[in-house]
Amino acid sequence: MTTDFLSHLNPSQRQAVEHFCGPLLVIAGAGSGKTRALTYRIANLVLEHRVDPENILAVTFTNKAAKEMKERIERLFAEREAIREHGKSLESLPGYVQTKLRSHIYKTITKDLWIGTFHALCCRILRFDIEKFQDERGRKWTKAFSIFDESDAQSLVKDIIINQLNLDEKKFDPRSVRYAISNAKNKGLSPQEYEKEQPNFRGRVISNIYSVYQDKLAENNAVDFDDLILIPVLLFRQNEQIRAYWHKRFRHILVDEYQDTNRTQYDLIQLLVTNGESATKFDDWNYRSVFVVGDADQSIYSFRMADFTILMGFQHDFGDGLPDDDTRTMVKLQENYRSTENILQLANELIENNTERIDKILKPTRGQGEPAFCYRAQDEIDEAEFVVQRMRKLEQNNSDLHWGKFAILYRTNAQSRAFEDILVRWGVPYKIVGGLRFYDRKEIKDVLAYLRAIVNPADTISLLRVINTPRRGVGKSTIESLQKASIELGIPLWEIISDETSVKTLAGRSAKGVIAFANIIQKYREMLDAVSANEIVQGVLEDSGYVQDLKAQGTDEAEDRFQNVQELYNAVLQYEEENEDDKSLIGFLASASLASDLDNTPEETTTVSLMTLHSSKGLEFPIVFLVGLEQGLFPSYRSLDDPAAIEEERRLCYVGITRAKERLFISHARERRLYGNREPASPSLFLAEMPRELMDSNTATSIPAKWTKGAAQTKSPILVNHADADADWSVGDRVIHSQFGVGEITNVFGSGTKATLAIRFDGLPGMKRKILPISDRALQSID
DNA sequence: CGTACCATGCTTTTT
DNA sequence: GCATGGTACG
Repeated sequence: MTTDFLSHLNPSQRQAVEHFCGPLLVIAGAGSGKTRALTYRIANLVLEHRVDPENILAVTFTNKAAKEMKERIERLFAEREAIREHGKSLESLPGYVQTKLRSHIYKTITKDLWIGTFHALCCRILRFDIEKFQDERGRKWTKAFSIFDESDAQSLVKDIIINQLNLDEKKFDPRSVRYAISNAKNKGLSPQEYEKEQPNFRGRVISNIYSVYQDKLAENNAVDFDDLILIPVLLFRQNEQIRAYWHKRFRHILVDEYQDTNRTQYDLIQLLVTNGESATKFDDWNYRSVFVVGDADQSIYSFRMADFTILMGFQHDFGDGLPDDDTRTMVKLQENYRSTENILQLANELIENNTERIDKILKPTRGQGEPAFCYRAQDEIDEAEFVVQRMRKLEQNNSDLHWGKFAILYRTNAQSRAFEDILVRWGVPYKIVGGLRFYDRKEIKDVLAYLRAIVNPADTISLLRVINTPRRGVGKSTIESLQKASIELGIPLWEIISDETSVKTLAGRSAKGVIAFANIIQKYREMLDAVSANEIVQGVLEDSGYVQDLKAQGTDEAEDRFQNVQELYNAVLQYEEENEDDKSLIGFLASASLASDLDNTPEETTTVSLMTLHSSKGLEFPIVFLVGLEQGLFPSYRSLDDPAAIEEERRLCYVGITRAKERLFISHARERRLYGNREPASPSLFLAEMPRELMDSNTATSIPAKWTKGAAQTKSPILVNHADADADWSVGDRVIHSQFGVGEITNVFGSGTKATLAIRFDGLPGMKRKILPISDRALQSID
């Protein structure tokens, strides 16, 4: 590697990139160039340290990030080759030479790098090794396994609750049961282990549902998202040989967004790094490294069991555990190359309100910039009007601004509607990023069900989904009798369906339809090994009559669906192009199951982007509108009585602010439609925490007064009644708390049971402010 | 067996 | 206010 290559980096980035063996934690603030550090590091490992690309494993948070990383690495190598071989920059070479160069790089280097999400990488491992795994009840899977998405998993849980166990759906809400199961899996607990932890009846019932759920998954030769990670972990624990193989293979492991890993993912990394030894004792770092990049302040996925204390524990687990100034196993990237100083200061001050974090501030490298602007709207329509009018004005007055430079970020998907209406009215082009997943559409799920049924004969759930889609006259009673036979004989449904004599006796008038269906599945299953994915998809679409049926309907909706099916076919072709070495249908199905809607958003757009704050992570926009800053919406009402959850919401807000490069607009409405009703709304707690001097606003009072640091007004402190929901709190009230002592209310957010109090406690060193839920019974008012 | 209409419950966030 | 799912009827 040439030195000028590394000269693109600041000293901290350089330290991260040049690190070779051993553990390293990189604390990377928003916009601090961490993707650059990651890609350069991989390039440096290969070029400088002669690491075989096969020995490198890089974990990203999204498929899109993985794809980008691959492209950037490929580009780095191509750039270098261009200079070396032709003495010219890549761009100045003729197109065909560029292509040739890139394809050479792909074949010799990037093809062998394992870069992807935990899910995608684990899926790949499982396709090698899942048949060597058996769980403690003897459940087994084959490599043709199906991946059930969240809605598949939930329907399965629901079916078990209602039909298998005859439980009350109201008492055992499928959603929360599924959540409990997911929780258990992310802690690595099997149904039996989970049961031991359950003191009450409800918990034991859930563990029973969990157990049946695993039976059903195995029966269908299917896994859920959690299993994708958990099974490799269990397999590595039970099979030393397999573990040793992957341990030896992945000598250099990189993990991006480490703050959003969960326990199971951590276990996986640890098993791979230490080959099963404990992390603290492991010291054989010859030709081996673990390099994690993250930012505790951007941890926003705890609802998905992500646990940022894993990041905070890295120094203890793998590192030298020394203080920040002396450590050789941690680097902080704090220079921010994205946003103006005003925006960064706003972000820094907001996040300082969190108690659980690694000390870090974003240092500006660009100019002061414009102040942020806060707009108080009457309602969500007014809010959308403001946003759209402001965008139009900016777009008209600045020739360098086009629609692609604007983003509207919100907390919940439901908020997009008002903006869409107004954007349409003013003819502003926009797109919703990461809304309904392409692969969640009904027609797509139908086609995928055909494909899954073909690949995986045990996948009864997919089989049932399409046995009568399109209509073949196979009704409920027919399906029931077929299923009954399958259960009584103890053989998979497919065995019954594919046996003509059985079908004829069981299905009566519908037999013809069932046999026709079985023949289609059978025909393409036989072709699986011989033919590439796209041919099978094309054939299935024809033979099943699915496309014909859509065309026959003649409605706009059907036309739309047809377009989507067409799009799916394109996705298959694209998959084949990108995966020359594995054009199988199995491979495509895996990639489809793990795809998200974010994956296909092109980097360069010419339309306004609308998305949730979660979807915005990792992106940046010159102009950002952060909307709906209202108590109960953002922060979400579900987090109001939980300080840890409020901190996560605050991180989410921090993520939103730090997406902005040049200008930041924030808005909140005084009332808002919720489930069709108008509800009054009060400004978000986070607005109060943003420094006023960095923000303009349309009303003087639109931002609540900043926290005062001066002495509180003295009132004689007398204990009165306990805090209750009806109590009327107001700013300036003196209160006493059993744990924190005497303080003064500095802000009241919301009212009644939804209220949250901000209290400044007297004589609490280091604790400037504390957010307390009103349900906190330890709080009493002083009169 | 398929369709049409009605009721319910929902809003966090997603690989 | 809307999407989903269940029921009643043809």
